[in-house]
Amino acid sequence: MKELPKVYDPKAVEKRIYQMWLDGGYFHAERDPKKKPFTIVIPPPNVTGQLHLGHAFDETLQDILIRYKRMRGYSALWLPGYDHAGIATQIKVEEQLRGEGLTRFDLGRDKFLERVWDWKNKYGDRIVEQLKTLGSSCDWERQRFTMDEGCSKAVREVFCSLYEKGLIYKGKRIINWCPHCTTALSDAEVEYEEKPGKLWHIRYPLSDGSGYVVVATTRPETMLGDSGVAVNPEDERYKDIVGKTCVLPLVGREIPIVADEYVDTAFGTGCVKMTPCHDPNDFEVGLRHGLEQILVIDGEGKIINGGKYNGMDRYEARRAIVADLEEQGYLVKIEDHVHNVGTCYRCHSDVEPLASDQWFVKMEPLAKEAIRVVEDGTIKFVPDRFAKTYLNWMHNVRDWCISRQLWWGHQIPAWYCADCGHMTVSRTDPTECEHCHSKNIERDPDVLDTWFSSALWPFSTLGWPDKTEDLDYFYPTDVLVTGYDIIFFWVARMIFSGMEHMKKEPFKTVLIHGLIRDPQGKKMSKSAGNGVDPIEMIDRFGADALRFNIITGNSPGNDMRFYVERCEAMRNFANKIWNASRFVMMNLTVEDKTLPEKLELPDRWVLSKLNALIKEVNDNFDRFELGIAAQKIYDFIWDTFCDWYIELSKPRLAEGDTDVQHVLLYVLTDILKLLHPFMPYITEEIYQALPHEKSALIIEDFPEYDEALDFSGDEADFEKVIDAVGAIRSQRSAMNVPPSRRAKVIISTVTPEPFRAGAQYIMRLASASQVEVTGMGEAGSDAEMEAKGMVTVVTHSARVFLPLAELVDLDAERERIEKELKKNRGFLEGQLKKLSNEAFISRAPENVVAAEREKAEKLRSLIENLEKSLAALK
RNA sequence: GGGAGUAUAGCUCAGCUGGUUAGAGCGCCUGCCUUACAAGCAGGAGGUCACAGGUUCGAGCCCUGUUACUCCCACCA
Repeated sequence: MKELPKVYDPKAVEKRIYQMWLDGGYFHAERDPKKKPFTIVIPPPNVTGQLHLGHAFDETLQDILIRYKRMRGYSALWLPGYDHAGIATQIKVEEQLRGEGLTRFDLGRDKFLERVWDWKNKYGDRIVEQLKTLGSSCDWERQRFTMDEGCSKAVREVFCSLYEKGLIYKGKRIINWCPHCTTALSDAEVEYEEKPGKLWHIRYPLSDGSGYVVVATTRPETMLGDSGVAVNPEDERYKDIVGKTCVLPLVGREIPIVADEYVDTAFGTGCVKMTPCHDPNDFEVGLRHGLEQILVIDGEGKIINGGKYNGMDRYEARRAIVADLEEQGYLVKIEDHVHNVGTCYRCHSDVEPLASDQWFVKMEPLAKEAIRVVEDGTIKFVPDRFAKTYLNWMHNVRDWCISRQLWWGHQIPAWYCADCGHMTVSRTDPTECEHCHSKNIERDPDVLDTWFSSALWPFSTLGWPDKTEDLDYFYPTDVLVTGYDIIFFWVARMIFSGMEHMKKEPFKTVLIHGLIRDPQGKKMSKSAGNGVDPIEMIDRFGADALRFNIITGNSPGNDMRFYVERCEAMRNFANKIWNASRFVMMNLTVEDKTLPEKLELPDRWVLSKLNALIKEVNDNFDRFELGIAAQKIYDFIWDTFCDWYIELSKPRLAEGDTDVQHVLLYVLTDILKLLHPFMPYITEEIYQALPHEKSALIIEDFPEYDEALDFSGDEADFEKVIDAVGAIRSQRSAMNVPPSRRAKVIISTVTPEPFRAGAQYIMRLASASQVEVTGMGEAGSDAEMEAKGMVTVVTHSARVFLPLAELVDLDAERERIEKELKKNRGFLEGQLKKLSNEAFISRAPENVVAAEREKAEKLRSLIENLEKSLAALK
């Protein structure tokens, strides 16, 4: 047996153990017809990203589930991979170029993409390596990338097939545009922030000189693109001016006044300026009334088609226009106004709505199935409240803008003919126009939204569109683990994609977790500088400690705050297990963990508690309550096993009892198995140092409830002994008796058996020099005992006498007992009240009533014992 | 405007389908280097479970309302 160091050092262990798992091929999932598959696909992290605590949370949950299922005998596949992350990656490379004084346009598309691939190859491994340090047991042989050949083929197939079905179309719509990233965004990529702003009231004179209308706007610069003014058709104030025209200030354009239901008579002045190219509502109104579409803000947020304002930034133009309006007397008033401003989820620049030609996925037909499978429970959300979030979104979903004006990504497979104008969409790159056969064709420069490829992840990674054995065996996947912040981005899109292309749900359960926040509850972010680097935590405390910290102390779907101190506490826990194992090993002379024929009372107690724990852990795994499962294991190890059972084993070990060795080894081994999914490294390391059956703990069988080990009666018996030990310790502590002062203990009880069986343990754990167990009353009355210099302590099931009377402060002791008595009398009173309640007796379940009766009995005997003690003192 | 979540010990949080004297970690107090572990051991203090009603034999848990904080969705120019 190996000598283990006194303090557990994760650094000396983790790398070696991980390599051992890799060498053993334990992460690889075979298509084994004898086994049931269990599949998780990883939410692909950004290829150039760095591991943050959010990933750590996500990956830990998945690794725990995978390790558990693997131990339960499933062919457990955790499929890893990463995402090309269009905008994020492109921005990074562009930043790098800027350092060289270049832009992507200087390089040109092909050269630029070469640079990005270089970057990807250089940094792509980083996040994978970081994932490994966490202990992630991914099947690295199956690692995928959203832009690898297979995934790209899947993307192309999906695009073409949706196009052929009429579910992808190209059209001019108002989309959200990020002037900083210079690309269109989908609705989901816009984050709204409340910002204080102004409401400018502007006078638009009527062309016939008969007056004016006043419009209100939060974005005066858009007036350059106004092509109409709208009022509500029911609005009496404006009935007579509908059909007239007015003159747009500063610009001089004559624009019509139209009537449209859209206008709310109660807001502002009831007159709305119409800017069809820069507002989605105005766009619709404009279509209904044939208003001119004038684009006045370009892709970089600068003014175009705006006369003297051309070239100004949109906010610069706003100031200039407001100043000019005021100077020329058009500005009526300015009000403060708080409104929601859309910002880019990547760079947080203000998003500019503008009319533009883009590609869209038609959502309504796809949403139908995606709604059905969640409503009918084919796909379950855990916690289920997130199903509501999902359904609400899906019911109101709008068409998905999928084209991005970027270079890094899957280029849209559409070619435009310069001769006949026909568009060719094709699975293979065409050399000529499919309509007029002209060679003069050019490919659409745009790429697809990154999430378009992520949406296919559960099946593209398994080989789709080819028919593969992996797909047959591992699809649908089982659990999808992710944060609630990407339900719309990703989960929703995987669901409708799976239903549309596979005709089968992509996963059965969606396990949603919360966000990890800083100690103040704020979101962690690089800009705020409050981010905690998981790698640093692993370095300081070990991966197991970080994992355990993350997994405990929160409930599914809720956010959690991250405390470094908790990592420390979990490291201490790891060390506790380490030393407990060290203790077992130091005392081990046997090689197997077969349980002995004859089990002592403490053995039956610990085995019964272990058995109950096993049941609870399995149950909680089934309910995805991993935090509860982990907590129960923690409590059992620290409290039951270390603080009690190991202490109980000491006198027996000293006597050379080998039975207790078998039990120690048995319990410890089960503990390691139970804990392994949560703390894989330390458990494997200890397992390897112990006598073991399998080549590695990672492929051991997970413990299961065993009826033969249910000794609840003995368990309850031994709890009486534990109670007595506690009571004696408490009393000795109250009297300041040093542990070195050993004293005889006399136990008087109606149930002497467990105490007789436990005498030697009471001796050791309660610093007794000798333990005498007598039937109730045999030892003598309290007065007699008192006369002999005995102090009495009582528990629910025994009276304990200690020959320490000379150490007792009689007044203090009386006070203590009176206090105890008062408290317990109160309890008993409540108990009796409950039991005398006719309704309770008749309506409450039998076992509950019985338990209450028993409780009352216990209290009665406790009170009786206390009264005797008190009487003896008087 | 619609929806959701949270409110439990000084701090951070558990508490499963209503059934003990409401728990843990950290912090605090007292005593211990008891030959696995001071990253430890033993003992202890600390809570009217946000508030007000209700249902029930019984409510931290279920229902209604109130308050506070947080989040999501939609959006009014």
